[in-house]
Amino acid sequence: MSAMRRASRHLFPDQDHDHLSCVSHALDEARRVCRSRGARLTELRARVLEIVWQSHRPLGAYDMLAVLAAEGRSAAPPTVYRALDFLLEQGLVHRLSSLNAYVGCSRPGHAGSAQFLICERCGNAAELDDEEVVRAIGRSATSHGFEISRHTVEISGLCPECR
Amino acid sequence: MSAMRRASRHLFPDQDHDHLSCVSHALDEARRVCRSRGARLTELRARVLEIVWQSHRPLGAYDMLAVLAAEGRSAAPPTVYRALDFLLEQGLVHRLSSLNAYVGCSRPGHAGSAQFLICERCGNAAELDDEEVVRAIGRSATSHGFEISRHTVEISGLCPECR
DNA sequence: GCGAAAGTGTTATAAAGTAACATTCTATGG
DNA sequence: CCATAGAATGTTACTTTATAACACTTTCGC
Repeated sequence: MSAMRRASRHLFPDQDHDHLSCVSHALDEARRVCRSRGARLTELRARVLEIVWQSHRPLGAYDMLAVLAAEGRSAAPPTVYRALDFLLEQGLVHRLSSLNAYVGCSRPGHAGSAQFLICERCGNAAELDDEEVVRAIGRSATSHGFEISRHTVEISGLCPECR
Repeated sequence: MSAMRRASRHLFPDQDHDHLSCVSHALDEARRVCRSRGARLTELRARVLEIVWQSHRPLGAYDMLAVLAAEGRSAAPPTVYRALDFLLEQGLVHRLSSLNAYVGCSRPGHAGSAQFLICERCGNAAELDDEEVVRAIGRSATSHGFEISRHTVEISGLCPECR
């Protein structure tokens, strides 16, 4: 129960968590990952990643664009989409196709697939990598002779705080 | 093995299956469902449903629009989207958000959730309602204090025929 | 420093979906 | 049968999301 509370807090951070440390941790991890791969986390890409991490709510590309524009940067759609493409490739952000929006990856580097819990009330999204879900999906696919290359699992509903 | 072959054939119909009977079965079911609910399956809606069922590949709204236009119907985007909204409400088609495309529901009337296997080579999609997957997702959500309202599960890869 | 490759700027456009209002159809009560 | 209200469709315009194509700039290995 207390363990579950802690797990929940981890997935859906409450309002008064130290979000600045979320962001700086994400950026540190990103730098680490990119360095180790020889990928270039340029200033623009880092800034876009930071913007994605401004909250735990998936953010639309055009919203990011607006932030960049507000900062006085010259910014057009390709600016953001190219940065996002890079971040997606490096596994630093995820795209939620049920929302056409993007969210920071909470475990960059961790291979393995992801599933998402998306709160319909507060908009926060939590990333999972649930073995049991992955196995069930794998078994189901296998039993139909299907070979999985990737999956999209986006679960909408109410987060613990919003219930 | 033979059972599995049969199951596979059911999910991913082979090239030479009797597709006309797929379509007419789908239309019959749709009429039945709508009649039983007092919903009006108008000529346009039926035609859109038929177009969705022209294959087992998810189809874009604008592709359907092109078919309608080619038939000489006056057709603009709302024409198709309204028909699709109706068909979605009645559970006669599904939207695959990873593709922005629509596919006929293979079990209209059956409540319960759906998951999809989507072949990246032939484009066919198969609808599942896998209890084990649903339970695993449910358990995962519950364990994080999350209350599910709906889920999107779209599995991409290779179908048995295309491997 | 030099050249190739990678990254970014810029313009234009494609693709997917919706808002708003006019018109037509259809079932139902008088 | 007819009026009529609600549902369905037609029509125009627009929003949102994403990409193509080409120019320019920066970076990195040599």
